[in-house]
Amino acid sequence: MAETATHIDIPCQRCKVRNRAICAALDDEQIVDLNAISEHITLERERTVFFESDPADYLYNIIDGNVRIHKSLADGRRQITGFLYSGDFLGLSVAGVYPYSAEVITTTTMCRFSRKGMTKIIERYPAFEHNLLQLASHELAAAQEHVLLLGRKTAAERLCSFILNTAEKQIGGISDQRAKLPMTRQDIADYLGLTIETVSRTFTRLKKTGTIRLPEPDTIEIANFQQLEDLALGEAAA
Amino acid sequence: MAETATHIDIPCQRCKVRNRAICAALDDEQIVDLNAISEHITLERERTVFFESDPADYLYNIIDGNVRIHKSLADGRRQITGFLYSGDFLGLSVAGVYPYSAEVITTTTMCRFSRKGMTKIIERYPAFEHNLLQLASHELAAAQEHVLLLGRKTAAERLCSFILNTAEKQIGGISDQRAKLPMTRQDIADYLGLTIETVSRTFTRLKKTGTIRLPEPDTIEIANFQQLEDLALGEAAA
DNA sequence: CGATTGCTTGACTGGGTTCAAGGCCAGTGG
DNA sequence: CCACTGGCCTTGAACCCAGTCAAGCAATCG
Repeated sequence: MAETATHIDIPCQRCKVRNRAICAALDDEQIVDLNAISEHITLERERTVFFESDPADYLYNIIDGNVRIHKSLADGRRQITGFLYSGDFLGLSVAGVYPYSAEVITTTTMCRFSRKGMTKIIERYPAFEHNLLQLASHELAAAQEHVLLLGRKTAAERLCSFILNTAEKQIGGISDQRAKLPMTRQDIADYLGLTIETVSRTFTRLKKTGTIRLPEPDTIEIANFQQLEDLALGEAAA
Repeated sequence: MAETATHIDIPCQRCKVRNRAICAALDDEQIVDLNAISEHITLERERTVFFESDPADYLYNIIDGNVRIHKSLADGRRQITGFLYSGDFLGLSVAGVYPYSAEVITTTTMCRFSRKGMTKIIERYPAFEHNLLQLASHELAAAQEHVLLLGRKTAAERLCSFILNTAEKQIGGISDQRAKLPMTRQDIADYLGLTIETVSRTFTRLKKTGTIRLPEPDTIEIANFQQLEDLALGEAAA
C-alpha cells in the first residue's frame, strides 16, 4: 500500500471524540491539516483552563473529563454558565478575549488549536466555520434556556431541568435512567442560581416524592421520569 | 457615466442601518446580490414576527423599531431574553426552527431575507458567514451576562444593569445620560426575572437615592452615573 | 484517629411576590 | 367640556420561598 498522507499515523483519525466534536466537519484527508495545529493537554481537577478577559489564543475540544465555565461579580458571587462534557467545544471569543473563565472539574484531557492556525483552516475549509456557527447557535439556544430557568423557574423546577439535561449529556443518553454528577453541590447551586442548602433540601424532597433516587451523593437515578419531566417543564400539578 | 450595476438604484446601498447590520460584511457590489433576496416588512405594535419552534424560513434585520424575544412555560410564565433595536439582527435558528418567539414592541420595519437565498449568498461570500459567527458569539456572551444577572444579582443590581445596557444601545450611546424605554414595566419585569411591582418599587428607590430621574415613566435620566455603574456591577457599598 | 471536606438538616430571617387599592393619563362619547 | 373607561404604573400590607446562620454527619486523608 502506498504511503500517502492519509495512511501516515494521524492521531486525530483515531480520536475518541472524532465524530462528536467540531472535527466532524472535516473528512479524513482534511483533518490532517487540523492535526498539524492541534496538541493535547491534560489538566488536573480544579485547574484553570483560562480566565475571563484573557486573550483568546486557543480553541479547545474536550476529549475526556469535565469543564465548568463561569462569570463572577466583584464581591465573589459566582454564576456557572455551563458544564461541558467530552466532545464539547470551548473557546468562542468576543473581541479577541474569552467572555468567561473555564476550569476543569475532574482531570481533563483536551485538544487545543491555536486561533491563528484555525483561521487558516477556515480559509481553506469554509465548512469548518459553518460548523462553528451551528455550534454557536446551539450554545446560544442553551443559554436562553438557562435564562428561562433562572428567571422563571422554582428551585424544584430548576433542579429537575438540571437533572434531565445532565442525564441527556452523559454517554449512553438518558435511556439508562442514571446520571453521574461530576460537580459539587456548590457548583450545582452556582449553576442554578440557588444556595447549596436549597439544592440539598430539594434533592431530599425529590427523593421523598419518589421522583429520583440518590444511591450516592454523586449518582442520580431517575425513579419517575414523567414526574421529573413535568416538574422540569413547569407542568407539575399545582 | 456608464450605467453599471453599482449605479442602478440599490435600496440596500442607502439603507439607514447599512453599516451597523450584518450587511456591513458585504461591499457595495456584493450587496446587490443581497438586495435581490431581501424585502421590507412593517409590523404594528404587539404583532408577532414568529413563534418559538416555527420553521426558520427567514432572517431579519431591524431597520427601525423595537422587538422583544421571549420563551414561555406551559402555565404562561414568560421570560424575555432580549430587546432588539434598529440595526440588530434576528433569526438564528437551531435544527431549522426558531428557539424563541419574537414580537414587535413599537411599529417596526424590518429587512427580511429568505434562508434559502441566504445560503447561496454565504456560498459566494464566506465573509458573510464569518460575520454571522461573530454576531452569534456576541449574542452568546450577552446571554451569559443575562444568566449572571438572573442568577446572582439583586433586584436593584438587575435594574441598574438593564438601564445601563439600554442606554448604551440607544442611538447616541450613553453619552447624553438619557434613555427611552420603549417597553412596558411588565416587559422589564419579564426580562429581569422580577414582578412588575418590584420593578416599580426599585425605580422609586433609585429615584430617591438620586441615582436616576424619571421625568416620564418611559424616559430615564442618569443622575449619578458612578452610583448606577457600581450598583450594576454589584460593587455598591454594602 | 483527629482533621478536613462535602453534604444534609433545622430554625429563623428577609427580599421579593402576592394580593389589593389607588393614582395618572389618554381616548371616547354624551 | 367633563364624566367614564381602560391601560399602565405606583404604593401598601401580608406572606412565602429561598437565603442565612448554625449544627451535625459521613467519608476521606494525612
